[in-house]
Amino acid sequence: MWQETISITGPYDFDLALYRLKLDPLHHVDMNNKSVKVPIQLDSRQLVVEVVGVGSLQEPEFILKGTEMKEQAVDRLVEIFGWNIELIKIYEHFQKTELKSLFQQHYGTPLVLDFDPFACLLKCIIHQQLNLSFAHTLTERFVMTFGTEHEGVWFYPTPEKVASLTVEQLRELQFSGRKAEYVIGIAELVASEKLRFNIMDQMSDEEIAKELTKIRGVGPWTAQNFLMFGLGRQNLFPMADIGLQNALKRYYQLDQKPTAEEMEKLKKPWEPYLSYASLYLWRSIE
DNA sequence: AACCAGGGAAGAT
DNA sequence: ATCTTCCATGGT
Repeated sequence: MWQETISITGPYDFDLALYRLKLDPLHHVDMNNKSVKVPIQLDSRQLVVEVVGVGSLQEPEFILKGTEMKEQAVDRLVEIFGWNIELIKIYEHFQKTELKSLFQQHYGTPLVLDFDPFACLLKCIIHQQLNLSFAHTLTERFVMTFGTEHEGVWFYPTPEKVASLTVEQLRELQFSGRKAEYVIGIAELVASEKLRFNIMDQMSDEEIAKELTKIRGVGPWTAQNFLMFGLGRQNLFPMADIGLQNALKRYYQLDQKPTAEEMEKLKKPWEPYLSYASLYLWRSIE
């Protein structure tokens, strides 16, 4: 058993992060305790680390409790929760833009990654073109049927496991035939190491997106979401996203959803932090 | 009841 | 290359 305390520079609103995590029924969030149990996949080892928020918005502090592989687990958690990102700099950037008030309203909201890249990719595909509540039901059903539980925490099924499934098995969970094919196909690529997440560190967003969109079932939206929530890249703005379009419509009080050209123009000043613009716009309609 | 949903592939032009 | 249709099902 190990324990570690981490202090970072504010602002960082852990309550908001937990509230958001809680929207996914698979996450083990305890609001009273200000804690979440995080499933981490390291070298085919599965471990669970509990993260407890003990600090404040301006002086954030976290206690991490785990059982093994402390160093790697802590590094991974820093990445997942964005504890190495200085949100204050991002605020300063957006104070000079039209999103100024949006960033004040959601002050301290961090970009929290999915707990695992493969899980992120699967989730993106499952969520395509579905309303959020049904999307959550579907992923929950998928994980509870084919995933595994350790220390009371759910892990997504491994690529090998998903690759071994049949379309019929997924259809029973109310996947569409196509979604089932996409999910199984991607799992086969990952299991056979034709798609490798651990070499993506040295690749640009464009290189990764190009690689991913070759895969059946992965279009621009999925690639961008994966870059953002799977790898934590900071400069993505999925224009195909209905939620973002609706959020822009509301924020700018437009009569209709913005066109691609209009969005292209609007987003220019938000670079190189487009992911945060996306994130905060999504929050504005939740 | 009709239309939409935090898209993408396949077919048609 | 760009436009249209289909996918499947829950939510509003």
